[in-house]
Amino acid sequence: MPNYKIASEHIYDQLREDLSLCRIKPGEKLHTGKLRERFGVSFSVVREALARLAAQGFAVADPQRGFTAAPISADDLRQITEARIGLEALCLHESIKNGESDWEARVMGSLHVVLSTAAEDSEQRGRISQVFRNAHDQFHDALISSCENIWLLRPRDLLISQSERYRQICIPLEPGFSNEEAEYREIAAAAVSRNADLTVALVANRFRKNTEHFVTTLRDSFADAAFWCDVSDPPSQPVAGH
Amino acid sequence: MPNYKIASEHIYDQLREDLSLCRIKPGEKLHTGKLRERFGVSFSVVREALARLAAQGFAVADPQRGFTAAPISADDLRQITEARIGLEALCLHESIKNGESDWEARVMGSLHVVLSTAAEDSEQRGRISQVFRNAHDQFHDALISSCENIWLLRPRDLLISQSERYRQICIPLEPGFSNEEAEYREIAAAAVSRNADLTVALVANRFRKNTEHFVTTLRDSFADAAFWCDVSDPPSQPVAGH
DNA sequence: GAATTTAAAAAAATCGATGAAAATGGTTCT
DNA sequence: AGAACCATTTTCATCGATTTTTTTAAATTC
Repeated sequence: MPNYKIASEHIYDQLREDLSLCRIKPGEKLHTGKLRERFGVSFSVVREALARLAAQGFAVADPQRGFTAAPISADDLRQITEARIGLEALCLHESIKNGESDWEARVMGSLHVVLSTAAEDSEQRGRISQVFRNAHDQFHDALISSCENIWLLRPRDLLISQSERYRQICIPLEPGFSNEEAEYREIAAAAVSRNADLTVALVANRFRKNTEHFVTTLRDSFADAAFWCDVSDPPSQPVAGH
Repeated sequence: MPNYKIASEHIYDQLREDLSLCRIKPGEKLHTGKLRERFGVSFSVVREALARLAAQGFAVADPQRGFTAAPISADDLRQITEARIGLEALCLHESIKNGESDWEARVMGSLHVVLSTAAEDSEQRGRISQVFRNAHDQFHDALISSCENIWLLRPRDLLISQSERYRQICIPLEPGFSNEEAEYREIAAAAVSRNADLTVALVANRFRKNTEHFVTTLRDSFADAAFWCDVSDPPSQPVAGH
């Protein structure tokens, strides 16, 4: 009977989620002792998980000083976004090239789900509901679902998780969403008609728009209060936007 | 005073190099006890390094059965190459966009070094010398040296290391090189004239050509002898190493 | 009074031991 | 003889203790 999940794996998954969803805040100390206690495991296991987290950029390791949750900055967010757009473009090209009819079905099916799901959270005004988020993610996953190159998919997944950290930080500050139904239709249409360049352009546009919203939200929050974020550069400020 | 290198880090680096250069062959067992002995450290430290290696795709982890050096296959090589071309393209675009005059200087300088270095090994006929390899690598590094996006550079580095495994496997079998001086000049000229698309096309062409050479070399070697390589599909019988 | 040194406490990195799972090899039964 | 079973050996995963390093705080000196 295989498929045992070794303890280290469980802790890695759990911590990665905690970091990705900012339940552990950027810059926060990842205390070996506390974590050992929390998960009821040994030091070695915690260390192993932390080392892998650090390798993926979710944590930073200072030799002899332990681990901390990776800091965040507007600059980092921009880099992540650009890299993410690049990777998504590669996956999209590959997927659109390979996609068969079942792929088209997945795309149109997930499009239907997105369009028929209410975007706004029924309980919190101006907030995007979790079910819509999932539908949204599944739409994008469907688009690249015929890309089989794990060397592209892996960094793509990583970048999505990294972006998620910023989303989780920004959402509580200023929810604001724009649910452009037309955009989803356009993207799906472009993909199914095998117009890879147009698909990429539309998706990239979406990502960039979101990012700029987050960047300004972050900047405003910096101005207001001392925040936990590591702002590596701001003093020299003029982050020549564009 | 600072910059201690923790044991785990040293072992990780060493093992990664061993795997990348195929001093440890694909499919070979990464025996915890032997490694503990070799490096004179404890199990925990070895495990930590192995876990990170597995996360980067240099090793595979079977729960309860330990670690082995990642297998190789023609299919995997093709995926790596396509991903590598994609990443290199992203880095090149970024670098060519950002590059200032010092970047141009680095490109032309490293071009000069490549052109003035003898490609053929003075001791082994038909073999590329190590100094030329270094010059070659530095040329490509110079081209992307103005790309500052670590989220692109990191997966790029990983893919280079992964490609290196295949190079190291194939070189002893059939050295064969083609040193097209003109190609280097073309690439450098395209880059400095800020023609990103042309640069990418030239570089991609180079990568693909190399890869196809390796793929056929691998295939021939499979036909000749039972090799250590895991060929995902063809042989149904386990290639019992020993 | 400020700064440097020294001592105590806390935390991290490593170790070797322990229990559990898988591979091995030999034996028996059909 | 071949297959299946059990005992032995090997190897892995986890643990708690030990060693080493850094941080904190106090005390001494200039």
